Amino acid sequence: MVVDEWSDETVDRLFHALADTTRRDILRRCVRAELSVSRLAEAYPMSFAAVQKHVAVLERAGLVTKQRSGREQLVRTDPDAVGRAHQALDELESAWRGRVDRMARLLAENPETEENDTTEGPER
Amino acid sequence: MVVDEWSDETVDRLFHALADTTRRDILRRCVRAELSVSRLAEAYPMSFAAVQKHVAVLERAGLVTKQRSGREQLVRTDPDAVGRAHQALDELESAWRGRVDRMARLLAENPETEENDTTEGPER
DNA sequence: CTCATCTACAACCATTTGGTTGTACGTTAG
DNA sequence: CTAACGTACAACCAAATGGTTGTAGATGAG
Repeated sequence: MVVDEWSDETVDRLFHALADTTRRDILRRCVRAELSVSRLAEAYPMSFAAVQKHVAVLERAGLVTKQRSGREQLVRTDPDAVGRAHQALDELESAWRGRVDRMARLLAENPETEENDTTEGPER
Repeated sequence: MVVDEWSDETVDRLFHALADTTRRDILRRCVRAELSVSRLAEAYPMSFAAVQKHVAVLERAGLVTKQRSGREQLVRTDPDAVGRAHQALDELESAWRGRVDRMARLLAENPETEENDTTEGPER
């Protein structure tokens, strides 16, 4: 059970970082190649400083890391980052339903939504 | 393959709704039992109106639905909600890792143990 | 009917967010 | 060395967030 329990703040930062189109795009770009912040900034219709802030948000959320290379700061998406987001969702989910059920649902993926359970009460 | 492509705004709303401890807690509570907004509000150290707003955010994100029952408004977590969040993450991931890999990872995930990905080497 | 309850929503406020510009500093190119 | 580049960071601003109180409309209980 590698069910690391994160602090609420950690999860807040994670999802908040993901809740922005520009930041998600930065994540996509910086996984295929490390990009300097300036290079990144060229891609968006906003100032360098704005992009810098977005990167900072991603960094605080643990979604990217920065590495100096000369005068450039190379941004790179943490390969495990999205995995951690999945895990955070699983943790949410596990409050009421086992992962088994979740898998079954995903795999079945049928239109008919199954009924409420209330099967077991993991009382809080 | 129901790989619905969502608008940026939709994904923004989804993650933003998840980026708050109170809202995540509401999700957890309202999946095992439908709760009225008042009942929910009793659980938090904030006003009824504040909880109402949180529920509204969750509703706009498609994470919960409300159903009238007399004078009460019963809140209920959408069973597929977290699944959609996973899917949104997968979509992000697919930028550098094929959906095939994703499926492989999902299928490889076994019931009892924890998922740890990085199952295969994503060329990078 | 009357009253208490549950909900909806507006108005307001403090803080955060997402953006801007400007300035300063380290590093590399010439 | 000097100039250009890449970065960091502060100050500022508008808009969004997260919270409050207050008011008003439905609905159920008695």
